[in-house]
Amino acid sequence: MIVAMSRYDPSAFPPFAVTVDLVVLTVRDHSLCALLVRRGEPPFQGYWALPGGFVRPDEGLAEAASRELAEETGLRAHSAPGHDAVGPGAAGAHLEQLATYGHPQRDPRMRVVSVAYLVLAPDLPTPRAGGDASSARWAPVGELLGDNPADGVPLAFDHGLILADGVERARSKIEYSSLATAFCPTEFTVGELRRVYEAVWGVALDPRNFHRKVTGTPGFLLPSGGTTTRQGGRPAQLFTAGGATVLNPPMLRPES
Amino acid sequence: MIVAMSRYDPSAFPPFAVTVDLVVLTVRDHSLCALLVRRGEPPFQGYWALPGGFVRPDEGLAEAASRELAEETGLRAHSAPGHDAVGPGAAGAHLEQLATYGHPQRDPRMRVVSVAYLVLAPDLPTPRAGGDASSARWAPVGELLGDNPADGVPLAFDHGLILADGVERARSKIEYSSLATAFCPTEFTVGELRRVYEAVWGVALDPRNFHRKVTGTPGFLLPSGGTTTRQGGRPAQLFTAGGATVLNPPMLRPES
DNA sequence: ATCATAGTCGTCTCTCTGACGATAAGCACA
DNA sequence: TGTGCTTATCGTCAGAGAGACGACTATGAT
Repeated sequence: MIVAMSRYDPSAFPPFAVTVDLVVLTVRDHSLCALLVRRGEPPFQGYWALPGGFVRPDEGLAEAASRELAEETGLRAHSAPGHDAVGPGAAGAHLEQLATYGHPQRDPRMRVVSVAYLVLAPDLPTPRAGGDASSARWAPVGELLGDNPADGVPLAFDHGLILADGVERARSKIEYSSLATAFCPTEFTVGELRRVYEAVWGVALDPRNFHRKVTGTPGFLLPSGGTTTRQGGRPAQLFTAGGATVLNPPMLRPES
Repeated sequence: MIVAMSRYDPSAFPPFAVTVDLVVLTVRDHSLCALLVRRGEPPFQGYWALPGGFVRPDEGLAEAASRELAEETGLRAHSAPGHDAVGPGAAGAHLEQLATYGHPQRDPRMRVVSVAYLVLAPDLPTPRAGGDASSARWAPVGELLGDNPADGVPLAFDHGLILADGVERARSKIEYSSLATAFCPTEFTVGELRRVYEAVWGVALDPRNFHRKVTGTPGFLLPSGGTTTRQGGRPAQLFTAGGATVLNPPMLRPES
C-alpha cells in the first residue's frame, strides 16, 4: 500500500546526476582500440577515462551520446534502428546503448548514474579532444584488459568494467550480425573484413572459408564493381555493406 | 575546452529522477505472460503499467530492482553473474539489466530516467501487489503486443516499448543460453522445457529433435534421478539445470 | 624471370539439423 | 482386461554447413 502510494511520487524524489559514457571502438593496425581521454581534474586526475559527460535537461540519452561523440571525434552516428539515420556511406558510426552503471559509490563526489553507449567506427585520424591533442588517444584494448595491468594506471571510475562490457558486446555481436562492417570504410574487400574479425576476436581465420561464408550469405555484401590492390597481392573485389543486419547461421568464433 | 572543464563538474548538474521498471515474465498455461500493476493515480490513472519505483539514494540499480521485485511478488532474484547468489533451487528468479529509457517527455511531470530490468520466473501463484489483489495481474504478452490493440487500454508511459524490448530479449536469449530453465521449477522434464520454448517463441517444436538436442548438450541438463507423470502419458525423467550457461551451437528458432 | 603476397575456387569429411518412423509406459475408459 | 490416448524416448536418413586444406590466379617487388 505504501509502495503503491509512493511510486512515481513527483513531489519528493532523490536527485541523481545522469551522464553518458562512450565506448568508442575501432580497428587500427591489426588490433582493436578504444578511445580514451585524459582527466584534467580530480578525482582521478591524470587517469585515462572514457569520453562522456552530463545529459542535458532537454535531450534524450542517445542524443546526448551522439553529441558527446561529435564533440570528441567529429563523427556522426546512426543509432541502431535508424532514428536520425545518416545515409549509409556517410562518415557515420554505429551507436547503440550498452548498459547503465549506477553503483552508489562509483563517483566519490555524488550519486551519478551513467548510461554507457557503444560506438563502432572505421579507422579515424588521430583523435582530438577539445583541441588538446595530448589529452586523447587510441589504446589497444588488449593492453587495457590484459591479465596483467602492465599498462600502468587503470582507468578512472568503473570505466575499466564498462570498457570490458563494451568489448564483450562487440565481440559477440559481430558473430550473429553484420556489424563488423561498421569498422570498415564504405568500400572494403573481403580480406579487410576478415582482418576486422581477426582483430576483434584476436584469432586467425581461414581466408578461404571466411570468403565462402561472407560471399555466400545473401544480403551481407554487395559488390560495388571496383577492385583494389591496396593490400598488395592479387586485386580484390570491393564490396559495400548489404542490407542484411542478421547473420543466420552466425559466423562462429573458433576454439569455443 | 569548455567541454573538458564542465565534464563531471559536481557543483552544477541537472537533477534527474531515476527509477527501475521490471519486465517480469513467466510461462502460464501455454503462453508467455508479463506482470502488470494498475496505476492508482495520475498520470495514466487506471492504466496498466510495469512494476517499478524510485531508486533510493544509497542502493545500487540491481539492488533496487531486486527490492521492487520482492515487494511486488515475494521473489528473490539472482543477478546474472551471481552477485548475491541464492542457491540454485531456491525460489529465485533470473534478473538482468535490460536497457535504459530516458526520453525527455516520457513522464509528463518531470525528467525521469528509468533503468529497466528483465526478470524470468517460474510460474507463480497469483500476484499480490501491496496487499491489493485486484491491482496486479499476469497478462499474456500476445495480447499486449499483438498487431491489433484489442486488449483495451495500452500500457502507461513507454512501458509498451519496454515490454516489447524485454520480450525480444528473452526470445533471443534462450536461443544461445540455458536461460529457458529459469522459467522452470527446480526439477522439470524435457517436455516441460520444450513447452517453455514453444510458449516463448510461439511455435511448435519437434519433441524428438528437441529431446536429442537438449540431452545431447553437455552441462545443460543434469538428471536428478526421479521421474514424474504429472504431464500424463509415459513417465518422464526429471532434470535440474546444469552448470552450462551458454549453448553452443545454439538452439535454432524455426522458420527464420 | 622469379618470388612473395593476397584473393578466389573446389573438394572432402564430419557434425548437426529437420523430417519422420517406431517403440515404451503410463492413464482413462468400456 | 483390453483398447485407445497421451507423452516420452530411441533410431534412421538425407541435406546443409563448417573446418581443413589443395590448387590456381593476379598483382607488385627483386
